[in-house]
Amino acid sequence: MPEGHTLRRLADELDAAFCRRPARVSSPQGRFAADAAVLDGAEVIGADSAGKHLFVEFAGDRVVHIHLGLIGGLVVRPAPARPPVGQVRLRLENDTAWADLRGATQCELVTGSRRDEIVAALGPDPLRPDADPDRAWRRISRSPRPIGELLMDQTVLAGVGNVYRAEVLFRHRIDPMRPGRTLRKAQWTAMWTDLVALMAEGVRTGRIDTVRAEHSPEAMARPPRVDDHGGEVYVYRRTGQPCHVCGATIRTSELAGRNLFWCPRCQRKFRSRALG
DNA sequence: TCAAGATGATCAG
DNA sequence: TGATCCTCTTGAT
Repeated sequence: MPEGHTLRRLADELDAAFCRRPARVSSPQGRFAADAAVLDGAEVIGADSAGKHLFVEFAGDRVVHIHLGLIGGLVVRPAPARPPVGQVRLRLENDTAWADLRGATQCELVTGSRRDEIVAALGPDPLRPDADPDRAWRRISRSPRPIGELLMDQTVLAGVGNVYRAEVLFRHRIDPMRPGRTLRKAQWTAMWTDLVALMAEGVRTGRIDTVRAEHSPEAMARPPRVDDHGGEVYVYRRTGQPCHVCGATIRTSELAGRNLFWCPRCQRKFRSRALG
């Protein structure tokens, strides 16, 4: 379930469970075994996230760089540890906690400077207080690419995934196919401000809820949703269902290889004046 | 029991 | 643009 808020929560959990203490490090599956052996017994300096990247720093300028990809998962649990089940790429363990990593696209041992390079290549992360939204705006305002694609580009904006992309575009009634360069600065500022609040709420609750209070009675009247993202949303994976706001049928299509969801009435197709 | 699909990203062509 | 990697859940058979 990896969008930026998930990674931030995991970083906080790892930090609370392992920070400033030595950890036993292993790779039951074997694919991280050599690096795990090097780290085994080292002190954990701390854990942090940037966009969808997770970093666990160990003493001696050693950082485990993790990217969960589409299907990866990381769980942090109180001791005692269970025997590993399935393909556990990385296990961290101390006297009070243990953590298992599975299915990650990336799990590699890097240096602090390499971590800094990875972070520097990312766009601003709405979850970081020092993030500069103007950096993203400079890319968006010059790009002919659809805004729905730009929001998912991690070098433009870090941490936003398919759910937040679909939801923030709906909340601002923006056509996902609208070229970035046709957006007004005020629209971008409003979207950024919204993402900052929505994602912070996601960190707090561990789920993605985007439906505004004035629309929630109707939304809540339906049976509870059990989608993986666990929250109440306007359009994400609601294909064929009525829009909470206007009642039109939510639609889906593919954009840059990913599923895109939108309301054809609330998010009317953008037509450039120049093209008539 | 098995296939399909999923909140991601990279690489070859 | 399509293929590929990785794991788990869901739904069809």
